[in-house]
Amino acid sequence: MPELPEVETARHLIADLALGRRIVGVDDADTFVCRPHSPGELRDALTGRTLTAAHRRGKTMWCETSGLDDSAGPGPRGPDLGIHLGMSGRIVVIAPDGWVAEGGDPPGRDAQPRKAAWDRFTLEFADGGRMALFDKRRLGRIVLNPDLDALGPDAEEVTPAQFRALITKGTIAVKARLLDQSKIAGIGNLLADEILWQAKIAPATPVSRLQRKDADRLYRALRSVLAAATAQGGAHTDDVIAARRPGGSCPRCGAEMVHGTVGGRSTWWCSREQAAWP
DNA sequence: ACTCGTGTTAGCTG
DNA sequence: TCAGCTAACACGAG
Repeated sequence: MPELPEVETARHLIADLALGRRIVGVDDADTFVCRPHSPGELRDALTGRTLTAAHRRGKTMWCETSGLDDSAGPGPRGPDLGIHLGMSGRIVVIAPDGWVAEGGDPPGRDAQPRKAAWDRFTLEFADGGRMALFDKRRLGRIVLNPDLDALGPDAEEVTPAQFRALITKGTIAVKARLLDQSKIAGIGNLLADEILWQAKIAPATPVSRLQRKDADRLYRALRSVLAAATAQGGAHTDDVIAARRPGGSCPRCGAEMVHGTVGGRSTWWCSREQAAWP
């Protein structure tokens, strides 16, 4: 289930395979995934255009779209198409010859054939291919002109000074702050556990307790965890993830991993190295 | 039958 | 108004 690295994989898939193909049909009938748009609204806004670029900030993607008639040079551009994969979303791009490429939610985990009923939003291209948001739980979202101002800087681009300022204000638990997309965009529940484990910081530590050296250690952990996850195409391969189970032990010191709820989310941490607040 | 969840967000409280 | 918390959303998996 997608966090920043998986979303980047999906964005790259769109950029490689879906741009420049004329949209001739849109299935926007799922009113929950496409809220607050009404059925047909996305179809009317997108039919006749092409996707011209694919961008990402944190876990939000958006595609620029062309004008309706660019035959005499670029006309007025169309709306941006916002795409969020939610908890279980995956981007599927189908070539004219039927070849299927997928990115986002790792397909191996549920090992089920793609059910057409779980295609929640589909663009049909003039070449006979398609692009779809495949999403079992329907927590993904399609929206025109997404509000990017609601997001903080992307986790891969935030600077150390920005990070210190954004992370330490207030008194909330540090894990909850890492998950706050309006402060730093892209960190999900698994990455947050991995980052805190690498930095040896207890997830429930109030951010007001973090000294500068703690914030800097957290920043270095963020960078290294993101680099590793991106290189491997996803967060699910990180060290501490395998230890996220009853009876799991810390891959570094061997102590028992503890489970609890922090910031309303399921959380695992090392009972020895992440026991006390700084 | 029942609980949980790799995400977001409306609505409440102080 | 802001920071922080909780429930709700939807539905498959264990």
